[in-house]
Amino acid sequence: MKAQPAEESRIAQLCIERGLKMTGQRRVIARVLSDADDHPDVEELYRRASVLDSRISVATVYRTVRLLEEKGILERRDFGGGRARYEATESGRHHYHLIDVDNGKVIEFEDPAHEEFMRRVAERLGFEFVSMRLELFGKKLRSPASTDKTTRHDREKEKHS
Amino acid sequence: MKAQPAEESRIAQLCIERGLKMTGQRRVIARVLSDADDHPDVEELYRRASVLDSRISVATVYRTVRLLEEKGILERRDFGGGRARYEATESGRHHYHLIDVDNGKVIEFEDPAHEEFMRRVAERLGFEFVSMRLELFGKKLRSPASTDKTTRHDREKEKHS
DNA sequence: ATAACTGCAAATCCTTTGCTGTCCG
DNA sequence: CGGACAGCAAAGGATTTGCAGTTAT
Repeated sequence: MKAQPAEESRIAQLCIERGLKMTGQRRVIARVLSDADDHPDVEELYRRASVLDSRISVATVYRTVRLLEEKGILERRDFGGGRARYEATESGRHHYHLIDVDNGKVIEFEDPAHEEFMRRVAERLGFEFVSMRLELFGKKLRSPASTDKTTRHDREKEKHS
Repeated sequence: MKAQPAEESRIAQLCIERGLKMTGQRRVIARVLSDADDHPDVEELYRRASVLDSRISVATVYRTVRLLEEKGILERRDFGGGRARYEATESGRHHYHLIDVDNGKVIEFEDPAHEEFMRRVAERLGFEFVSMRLELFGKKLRSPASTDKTTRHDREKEKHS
């Protein structure tokens, strides 16, 4: 009967591959990131990690997240609102984000043709495409029984998503 | 012979239309903004305004720029690098930005088809298109006599443009 | 007159860092 | 062992704000 508590998270494995030292807190943060299917900011990551292991400091989360970004394991996003959001890098296709201006919720969507399109635009301007940033902001069409009291048109200041 | 120092700048006129009080510093900032053909950040605006009138404080620039953004006269941009950049709102067609990752320079370009394209994407997802953000990052192709020593692949920290 | 504005400095917010002690490989 | 890493609190950089004094209308 196996009894190892091991079973590294997907991101923890990437860390190991890149030769990063796997400390207890690092492992916890890696797990939180692996489990996340949204775009948490540092504070949220800190909250989630704290649940699994209370002796983690925000500074460590900041350092880890920055390190993983440099290693290409994470990608930083900016959906407005002042704080950086993170999500695991995806190997294959890219996806974009549509932010609901009424509640800050983020919807992901793909568009294979788009990047190729932009790649061409860059070329036409005499540049080699390096990367791009694309965010769409929209309002949900005809809301049947609008349940949200959080309609903000002012400066965003919401949570993750 | 007319001797009025008047001759309000384009943006100053917009301010007046919106019923804003035209103080000396406001007028100066409006002029700086009207004359700018780039994407200055607050510090740069402050610098330029100070030349025309030294008794302007950064706080005022911040307040003005925020107010004008709320009034729809200015648009805030984020090209990375931590500080917000501003440019006058354009009535007609929109344009996008290509940032040269080697020197932070910003090239503007248009693509009429693009917005319509995105508008359709939003609709398909059940949203009304409100706005979008699109930035392209690239490297200049085959640089003949590269004069820049500022090749940074790390965290950006440059000036305006 | 009076609400809108300004300056200045203190306050916020997010993020980074110096220092010192700890732990993985 | 030795460098990589963690905690804590102080430092930073951008932007906002409280307060008291001006000023455009």
